[in-house]
Amino acid sequence: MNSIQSIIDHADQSCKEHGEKLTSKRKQVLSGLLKSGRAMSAYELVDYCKKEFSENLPAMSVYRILDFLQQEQLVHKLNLANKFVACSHIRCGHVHAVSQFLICSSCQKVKEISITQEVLEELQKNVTDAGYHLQSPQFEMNCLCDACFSASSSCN
Amino acid sequence: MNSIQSIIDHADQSCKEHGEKLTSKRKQVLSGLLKSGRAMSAYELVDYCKKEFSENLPAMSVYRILDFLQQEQLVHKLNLANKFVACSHIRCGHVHAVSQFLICSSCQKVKEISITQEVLEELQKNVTDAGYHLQSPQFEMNCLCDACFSASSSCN
DNA sequence: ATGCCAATGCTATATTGTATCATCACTGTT
DNA sequence: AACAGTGATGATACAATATAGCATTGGCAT
Repeated sequence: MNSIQSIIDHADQSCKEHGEKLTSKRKQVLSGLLKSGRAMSAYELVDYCKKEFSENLPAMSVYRILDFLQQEQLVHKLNLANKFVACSHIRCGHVHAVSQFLICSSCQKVKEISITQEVLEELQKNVTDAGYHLQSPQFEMNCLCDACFSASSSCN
Repeated sequence: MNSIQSIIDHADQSCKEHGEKLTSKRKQVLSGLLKSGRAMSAYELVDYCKKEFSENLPAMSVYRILDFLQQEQLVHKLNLANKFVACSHIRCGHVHAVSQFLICSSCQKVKEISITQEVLEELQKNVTDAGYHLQSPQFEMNCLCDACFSASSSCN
């Protein structure tokens, strides 16, 4: 059983525990994100499903499926890029901490890391002091991955 | 001289120091953001300029003007909302630290606060450890402002 | 079989953003 | 004042992202 299948099985299980279903189309979308390991737009996922599964999903359905996957915390939306990415923690018990996303501006590769408790508390304190109430903490940073960084600096 | 005019004068001065010009249309756009104190979309700014100055700015121009204002660090783009907001530090010498934006999901009011050195270093360390290179640190958090928070919690 | 309800399909449309080329307006020079 | 050069703006078309609203399907419990 390959690694992506195993992740999808975990996701399936996790949905069942919430009384939800990971339908075959939802699995197709999720697998697209998992296979690419990158951030993808909804329309890229439409194309992926067409090529890979000969499945003509309308964009509307993909958006709905992405909404569902986000609810289930299997997918995150990256607002920096208006793209979507599979959660990195589907397998590891899937306790969902606050995430810090490092997005390569060049190749769209995404790394999801967890923020430390101290940093989170500090940030949260800033929010409270400013008279605001945190809703959904998630941090996104425009970066370059090592590969793209090397590539770009060697060409300058 | 009202406060917004004084901010615009600062901005004007700051542009001159960079050998750039804050033209009247650029001032109109900036003043829209300053007056509202909220995050506004490019198209909202088109409408604003039409109503306030009978100026029929094409959207394309507003985007160009916003690009310019971002270069001059007079305006920030909020990717969480795909909207734009005036920088809070135009007057105070305008040294530009890393900003943490608190965006009210309900009324779009924005508060821009500076991140502490410790938090920044910690976040930056995470990035380096993950093998990435930070490009443009800017943090945005979906929040509710006190007013909207009270309003929503009292209605539930 | 039937009826329910979640999931999906379909169509239209809104919103955000960019490409391209034309025109305007200010500046300095003659 | 005429002129050219350059940055700013206009105009048009279009791409990309996202949502609204209503129709249809399909699995499941009774």
